Amino acid sequence: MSDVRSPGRPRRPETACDLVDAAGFEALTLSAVAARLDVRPPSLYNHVDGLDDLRDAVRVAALEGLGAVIRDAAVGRSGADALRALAHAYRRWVRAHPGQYALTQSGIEDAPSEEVRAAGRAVVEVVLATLRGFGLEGDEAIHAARALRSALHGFVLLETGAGFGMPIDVDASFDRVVEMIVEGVRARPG
Amino acid sequence: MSDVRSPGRPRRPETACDLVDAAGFEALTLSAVAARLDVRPPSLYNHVDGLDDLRDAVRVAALEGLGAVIRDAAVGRSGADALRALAHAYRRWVRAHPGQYALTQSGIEDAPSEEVRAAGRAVVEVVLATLRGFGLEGDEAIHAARALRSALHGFVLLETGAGFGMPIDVDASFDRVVEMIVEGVRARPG
DNA sequence: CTTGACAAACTACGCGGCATAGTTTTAAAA
DNA sequence: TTTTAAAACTATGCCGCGTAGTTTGTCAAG
Repeated sequence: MSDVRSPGRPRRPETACDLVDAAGFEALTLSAVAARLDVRPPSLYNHVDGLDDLRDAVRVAALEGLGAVIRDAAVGRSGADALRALAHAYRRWVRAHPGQYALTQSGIEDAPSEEVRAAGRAVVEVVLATLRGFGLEGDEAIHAARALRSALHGFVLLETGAGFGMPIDVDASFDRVVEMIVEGVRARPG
Repeated sequence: MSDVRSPGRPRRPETACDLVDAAGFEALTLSAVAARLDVRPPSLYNHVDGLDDLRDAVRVAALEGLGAVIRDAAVGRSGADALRALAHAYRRWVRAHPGQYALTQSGIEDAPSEEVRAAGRAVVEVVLATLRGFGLEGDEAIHAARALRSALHGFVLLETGAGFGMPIDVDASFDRVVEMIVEGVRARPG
């Protein structure tokens, strides 16, 4: 019925985050978390409002972690320099936290939890702020942000998920993608 | 133990494909398929070797469908023309079959089923063949293919999944992404 | 027409995960 | 020491997957 947590108390979904990164997002079950904490599954309901709520907690932690990392990377830089730093920080974070990232693929924009939506918006805001350094505004900034997000998102998913089949240097491929993005952002339509 | 199907008999995972496109990949359960066929769940084991096998059947159908569509789009064209046609066909297919596409995000490259891996390779082959029209060979072709796949994959996932928040024309954004890809493929390193 | 064989359905059952209800332990505060 | 609230527990129910063993229906051979 009502939320178990006190309004302001932060959650500590560290165990769940570790689990999902180590074993994949389908391995995030209440039983598995309970086992890691050496506790019976129902006991978790004193801390979390069920599996969906646990997933939301991980999503928020993931988005905040990713957002902080790319913000730190872009701060103090501008233009293509900032964009390259953001891209590499983004990829680095996803490689370190593949399970958490996988969870952010669904249920963000239209999440029931305002906390989740806000965390998602914060990440997008970092991207938009970086693009502002290119002099992009209005629709052009949105189109560029979508192109940037698409390329980054697609690359890291292919890399951590299905994987690139060929035994060719993946770092070099990523550099190519980043340059593609930089040129794409620089280009003006028409 | 052994496969239920005769070696050469093709499967008809139409019901499962419809279901997954209509209700999402997590809704693909044996119970749901059985209900649609007006049958009890265990009866499905006469046709499919369990849930994993059913998913594989959908994956193969999806990859074959997507592969056929982008092949048809690229055939008879070359260079940037072929690439643009391929990109739009790719996006069109994913929009029509979001659930099937979601299933192809995992368990392709390292799938236990050779059938699944082959279907995945066939799709990549279409992309590589299209890039050959740009005079790309060896590592350069691989890097370009990865960039192309990343941008397409990322865009369609963001579009059909989390969604782009802003109310700005998504078709126009996609055109921008396609041009970014075309320029990225044309560019040479150094 | 009967019969045998196989495909494909069924019922019954067990396992494991989520979730709720109600009870007991624990530990801190009064 | 007593009270109280947090947080654990057991017991139970539901639902999905998967297996075992059984029955039905159809089609071809005798």
